[in-house]
Amino acid sequence: MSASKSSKKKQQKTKARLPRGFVDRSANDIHATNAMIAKIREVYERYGFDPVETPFFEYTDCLGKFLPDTDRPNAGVFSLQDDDDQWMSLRYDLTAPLARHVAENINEIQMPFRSYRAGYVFRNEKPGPGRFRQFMQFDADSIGAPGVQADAEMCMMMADTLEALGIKPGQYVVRVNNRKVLDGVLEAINLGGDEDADRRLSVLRALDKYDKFGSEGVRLLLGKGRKDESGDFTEGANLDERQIEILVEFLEAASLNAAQNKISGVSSVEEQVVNDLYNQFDLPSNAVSLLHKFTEKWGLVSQLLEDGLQLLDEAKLLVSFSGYGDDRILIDPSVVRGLEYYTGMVYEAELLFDVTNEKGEKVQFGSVGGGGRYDGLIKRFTGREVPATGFSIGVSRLMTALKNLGKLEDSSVPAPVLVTVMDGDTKNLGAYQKMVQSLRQARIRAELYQGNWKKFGNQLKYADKRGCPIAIIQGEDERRNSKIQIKDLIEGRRQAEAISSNEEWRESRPGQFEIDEKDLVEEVKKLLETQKVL
RNA sequence: GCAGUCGUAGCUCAGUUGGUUAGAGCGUCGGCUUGUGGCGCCGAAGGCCGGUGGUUCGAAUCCACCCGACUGUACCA
Repeated sequence: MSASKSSKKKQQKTKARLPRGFVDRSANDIHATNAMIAKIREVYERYGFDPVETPFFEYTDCLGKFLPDTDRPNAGVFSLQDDDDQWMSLRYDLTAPLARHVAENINEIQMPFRSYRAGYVFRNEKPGPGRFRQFMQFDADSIGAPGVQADAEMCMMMADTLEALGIKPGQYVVRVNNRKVLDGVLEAINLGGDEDADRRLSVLRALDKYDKFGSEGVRLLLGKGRKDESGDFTEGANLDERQIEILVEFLEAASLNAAQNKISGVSSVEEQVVNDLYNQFDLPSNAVSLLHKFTEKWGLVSQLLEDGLQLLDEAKLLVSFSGYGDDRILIDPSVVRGLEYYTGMVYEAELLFDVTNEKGEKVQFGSVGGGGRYDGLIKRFTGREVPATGFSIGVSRLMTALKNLGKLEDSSVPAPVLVTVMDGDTKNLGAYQKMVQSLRQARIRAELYQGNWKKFGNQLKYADKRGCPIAIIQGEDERRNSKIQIKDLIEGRRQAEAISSNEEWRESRPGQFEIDEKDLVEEVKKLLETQKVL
C-alpha cells in the first residue's frame, strides 16, 4: 500500500526541535549582547576588577546543597555522572564556582581579590516568559574584604553599570537591606529559635511576595494560606494575629519609605499623595529611623535588629558621601533575596518602568540583578571564614528591558555588498572574486553570490531579502568596455513604489548606474556613505 | 511539583449530527522572465489530524490513559 510506504518514510525523519527553555540566538541578538557586555565590562574594569573564568561543569558537591538524590538527580540542576561515577553538574550561578576557585587557590590569591566574569548558567526548572534554562549572568565579586564599604561599593558599581547602559536614576533603583534586620524582627516576635527554622523560611518567602500579591496576599501566606486563581492552594506559615500584623506593618512602613524616595521621577499628583501620608503620620524620612519608631511602637527587642540597622546606617552614609542619593541607592528593609547563602548585606537592582510585551500586555520587569555578602560560602572548603560580597546582573533579562525602553542602540552589522555573477558566466569567476577581494581589502563588507548562477534574477532577489545595500553587476558587455554597473538597491526599492508594470520595472533598472571598472572601490564607498546619511 | 486551558501543514486557523481522496490564507520552492529585486498570474511540495488503546460497519470528530504546549502557583541557589 502506498499509505504504509509513505508513513514508513515519515518515521525515519527526525523531527527538528529545540529543547524547551533553550533558544537559538540570532545575529542581531548576538551583536546587541556583545555591545552590552562591553559596556558592563568597562565599568567593572574601571572599579579595578579583573576577569576570572571558571568552566560550565563542577563536581556537584562543590556547587552546594545539590547532592543528587537517586530518585531525581537532576532536580533544579543538570547533572550527570563522569566515567569514574562522580556526579558533575552544570553551574547554576557564577558565585558557587568562584568560591570553589578561590578556596582551591587560596594560597596563591592576593586578598582582597576583585574579579568579574560573564557566562551562561543553567537551571533545570520550568521555563516561562523571559525565563530560560540557559541564560547569561555578569558577576563581580570582592573576596577578603569584610567591611561595609565593600558592599557599598558594589551597590555604586551596580548603579553605574545601569547608567552606562542608558538607564537613568528614577528608572531604576538599587535597594539595600541587611539580613540581620529581618532576622532580628523575626527574633523579636519569637520566631528566632532553631525549632522555627522552617517557619522562618516560609515567612521570608511570604514577605518576598509583597510586590506581587500586596498586603492581603502576604497576610494570607503568613496565616492559613492562599488560593491562586487556578484554585491551587499554598500552605501558609500559620502565624498568630499579632505576628502577622507586625510583619505586614513592617512591610508597609518599608515600602512607604521606598515610595517617598521614588518620587523624583513620578508625577506631582503621586508626589502629593505620598507627602500627605508622611505628614499625616508624622513619619521620619529616613528608613532606619522609621524602623526605630516602628520597633518602639511594638516593643520589639533584638540585638540582631539593632546591629542590622547600624550596618544599614553605615552603608547609607558611605554611598551618600559619594553622591549616590535615594533615587539611586535606597535603604529598603523589606528586601529579602536568596535564602541560601547570604549572611549580611543584600542588594537588588530593580527597574521601575513598565513595558508592554509583544502581546500588548503590561509587564513589570522588576529585578534585573542583585547580590549580597556571603561570608560562609568559602568556609565549606577551607574551614575558615573568608568574607566575600558580590552581585550578578541578568544580562538576557536586562537586554529585553533595554529593547523595550528603546535604549538598545542598533548594533547590527549592515548586510554586505553583493557581487553578482552574470548568467552562469563561470569561466570568469576569477574576475568576480577579484572584485570582492578588492572591496574587502578596502574594509567593505562584501560577498560573491554562490547560489545557482544560472538565474540572474534570483541573485537580486537574494540581495533584496538579505538586505544588501548594493549589488555589483558586470556582464560580458561591461567587461569588454572595462565598465561596471552599480545598483543602489535601497534607492531602487524607493522608486519601485511608483512603478506598476513588470516590464517597466525591469527595463528602467531603478537606482542603477555605470562606472569605470577602476573606480569600483571609490564609487562603492561613496554610495555607502550617502546611504548612511539617508 | 500542584492546578487550569489547549493540541489539525513551517506559521495562523477552518473542518457540519461520526460518513468518500482532511481544506484555506500566509510562508517555501518552481514557472511566466537564461541581463535585473517589488507587484501580478500559474503550478508544486508540505499532514501517522500529538501518541497509544478502546467504542463503531466507519473516528480529526466519542471515551480512557500517556505525551507536549500555554497560563497561574510553588521552587528559584
